Amino acid sequence: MRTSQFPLNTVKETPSDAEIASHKLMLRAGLVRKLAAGLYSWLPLGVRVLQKVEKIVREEMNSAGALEVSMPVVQPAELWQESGRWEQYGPELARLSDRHGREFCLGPTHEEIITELARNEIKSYKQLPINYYQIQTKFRDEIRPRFGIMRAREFIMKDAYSFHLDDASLQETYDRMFQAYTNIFNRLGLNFRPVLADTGSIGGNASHEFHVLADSGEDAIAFSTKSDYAANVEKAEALAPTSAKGEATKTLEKVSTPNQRSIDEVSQFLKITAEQCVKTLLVKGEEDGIIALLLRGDHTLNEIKAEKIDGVLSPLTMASGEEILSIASCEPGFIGPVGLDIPIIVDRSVANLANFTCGANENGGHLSGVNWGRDLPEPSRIEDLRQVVEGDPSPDGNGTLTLARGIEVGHIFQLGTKYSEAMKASVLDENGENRTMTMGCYGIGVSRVIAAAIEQNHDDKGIIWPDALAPFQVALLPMNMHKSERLRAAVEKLYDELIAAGFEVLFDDRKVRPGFMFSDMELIGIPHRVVLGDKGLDNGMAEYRGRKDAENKDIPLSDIVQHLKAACSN
RNA sequence: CGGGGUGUAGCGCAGCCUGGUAGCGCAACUGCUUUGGGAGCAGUGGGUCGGGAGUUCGAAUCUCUCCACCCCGACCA
Repeated sequence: MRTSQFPLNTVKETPSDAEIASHKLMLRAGLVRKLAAGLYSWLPLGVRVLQKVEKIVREEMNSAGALEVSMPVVQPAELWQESGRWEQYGPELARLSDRHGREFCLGPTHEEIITELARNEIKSYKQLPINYYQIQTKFRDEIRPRFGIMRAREFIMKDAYSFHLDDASLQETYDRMFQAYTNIFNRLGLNFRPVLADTGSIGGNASHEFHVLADSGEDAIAFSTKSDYAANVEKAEALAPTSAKGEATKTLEKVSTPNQRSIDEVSQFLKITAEQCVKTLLVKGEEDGIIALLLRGDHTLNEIKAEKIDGVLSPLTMASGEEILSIASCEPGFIGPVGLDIPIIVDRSVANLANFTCGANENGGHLSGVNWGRDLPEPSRIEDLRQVVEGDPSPDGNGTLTLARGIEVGHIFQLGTKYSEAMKASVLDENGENRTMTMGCYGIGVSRVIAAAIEQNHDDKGIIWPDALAPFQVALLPMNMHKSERLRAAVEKLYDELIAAGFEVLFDDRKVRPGFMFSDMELIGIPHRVVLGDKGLDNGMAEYRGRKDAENKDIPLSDIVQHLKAACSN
């Protein structure tokens, strides 16, 4: 491809609303343009990158036995009502109606549609298992789209859905998908980790997320220092402390803490550590009432864990100021478990505390030297409520946890029968009995993968594409070609040779200064650069430079193809 | 959803407070010079000043209203 026929649309200045590297670079390099909040057009250069991702995804999905389909973006409300998600889904589901007043939504995902397809097409256990996938645009009306392509409202996703007679078959396909995803992200050249994930509201048995590691990632993930254990912090279990609970050595005492509300304030005021404090959170229960959650002062609540606990309303909802006043007769900041006449759920680490400090249920007062079993009943319900922190023991008993940031680019999970049951997708088994199919689903954020790849691979000059993602493999740059017919002939010849050798070449035949070419090619991240000038031609040499290299290398013209082949296969 | 902010040329911004008919840089276009790290000079084109209403002789500027976009928060016990 020649730049005279393939406009680059690069810009020097960064649009003011771009915050993270990938967003800035995707705009500057001319991969995408914003149309409206969370909506982007893809320019030719960006489309080439998208197609690179899609090709690898297709190849791996196909070789894992999945079958490509294509389903509508606009979906009838009836199907969503059948699954119950028409009501469950909030405003994130974009709804519309047609000219007849019939209701539809823009598909944020396709479980309903695929289940409808499967219940019509699959009648017999002999057709199972089957795994359908598509690569397609989704729409989710995010509260706050941001970070460009990373969290857009419209985005491209590969979604796959598998159907099975039993859980064993589901597990088998799940494992194959796990392997396919590993292959995909490896081939894309990304530094990633599969991690145990929360199954969310959908439930089901197993779930893994695939995270590209990057400091700008929106998710926190926890790894064991010694084992393979890796999990989203939402999911990572905080084990109960193994040390013995301390003795009740202090006496219960009420201390005056005027205007000291937060744990920081209280602990500084009383000159104690946050670990010796207990915070009491009041949340709504499933049946109207209010429930108290107790956490150690230095810990934070894991909402996902909390809302899964029996009795706690999901989604987790904090009690209002009035409710707090009526139950604890004080303002937030002074609540404590002593004398509270509501159900109390205690985090494992809190159950192990002795002589702790907590609110006195009285404005401007806290209690110190509080002990279980003496000042209040022993905890009746002990649960894992908190977020894990760096240094916690690994839940598999092997090593301790380290935390890192990740960008979720893939998610696989075992759905079970949630949709197939609600939508009556069943087959006849070998005994002629009706059996509800069990399902798995597997997603990859195709457009997000590109943003994630840039987050992980860039420098101050621009993008550094992994070879597998690069829109072009080789940039061919002639120096002042317009002044030298001899150079033009040589470059054209080399261009033909590279094409013949199977390279994707971007030949910069614009009449622009060398510095301009270099900057453009570095910005758009072409991994391999070949420069040809009159001087080099005298010696039969071209210059090679990898995008990550610090220096040029002189290569005999006759060896260039060979040299590039070796460089590309690295 | 709550709070804050911004809308002026394709992009980045000034002008607004103190009303007088719109400007700078980059980009684009033309010409000449230049040519190994985003060139120089000269010239050209490009604006419903986010929309609407109002105040005024006169509104980018003041008032009201609507819209769009951006940022922060939605863990506070």
